[in-house]
Amino acid sequence: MTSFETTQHRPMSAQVFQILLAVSDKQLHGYAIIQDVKRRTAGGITLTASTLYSAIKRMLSDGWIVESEERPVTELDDERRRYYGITNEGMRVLRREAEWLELLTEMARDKQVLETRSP
Amino acid sequence: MTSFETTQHRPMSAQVFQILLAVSDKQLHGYAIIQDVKRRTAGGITLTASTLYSAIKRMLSDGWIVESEERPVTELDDERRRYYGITNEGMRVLRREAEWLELLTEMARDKQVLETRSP
DNA sequence: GTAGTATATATCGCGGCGCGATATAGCGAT
DNA sequence: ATCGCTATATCGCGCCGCGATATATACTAC
Repeated sequence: MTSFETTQHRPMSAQVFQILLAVSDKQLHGYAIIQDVKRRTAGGITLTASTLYSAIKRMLSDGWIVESEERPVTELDDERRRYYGITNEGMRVLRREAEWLELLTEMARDKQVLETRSP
Repeated sequence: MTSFETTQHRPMSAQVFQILLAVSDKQLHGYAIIQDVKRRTAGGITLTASTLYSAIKRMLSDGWIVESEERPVTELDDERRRYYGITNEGMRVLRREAEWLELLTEMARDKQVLETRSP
C-alpha cells in the first residue's frame, strides 16, 4: 500500500520545459534549441543565450541531459556546436511536468475558465 | 492586415495561477486561499504566508484582484479577515494562462511525452 | 483559567533564476 | 572585406518564492 500522494510539486520554468521538449526526440545543439523553441511556440517563448546556457549547466549537473560525444552525421557540421540529448531521468521529470500541466488545465476547466471538453 | 501573433508570453507562477483560480468564482480571504489551494492541488502546491501576501500585494497593484468592502454574509465571521475577488482583467489573464497551459500540454502530446488523447 | 493549537495577516532577507548586456569568434554571402 | 548570422559563454540586476519571525485573536482541552 503506497502512501497518498502529497509530494510538493517542484516547479519547472517554462524555459526548462521547452528545452527538455526540444531534446526529447533528437540531439540538438544550443543554438538549434533556441530556434526550435521559438518556432514551436510561435514566438511565445524566445530563449535568450544567457538563459539557455545557464539552464543547460544546471540540467547537466541534475542529470536531465547529457552532452553526446559522437556528433550526428551531417555533411554541413560546425565544430563549435555542442550537442545535447535527454536522459532517462530527464524524460521522467519532463513527463511528470507534462502531467502536472495537464492537471492544471483540468482545474481551469473545472472552474469554467476553459470551455468544457467535447460537447 | 494584422501582424502575426508573436507576442512573448508573460510567465505566471504556479502560485499566482492558483490564487486566481481560487478567487475566480467566489470571494475569499487570504488564509482561506491557502487552504483552498492546498486542498484542490492535493498538496501539490502549499502557499506560504509570505508568498501569498506578497503575491496579493502585486496582484492588487496590477488590478487582477480587488479587496471587497462589503463582507460575505456568514454567521461565523472574523474581523481580521480581508476578502478578495477577481477583476475582469484578472479573469482575462487567468483565461489566457489556462489556454497557454493547454497549449503546452498539447505540445507534450505531440512529442509523445503524454499519451495521445482517447477517441 | 490557562496552556496550546489553529486562524489570520504582515515583513525581512536569502537564494535561485530569467534576462539584458557584453565578449569572442567562426561562418556565408555580396 | 564588411556585415549579418551562427555559436557559446559570463556578469550583474531584479523579481519572486520561501523560511524565519512577529503580532494578535479564536477555539479547545485539561
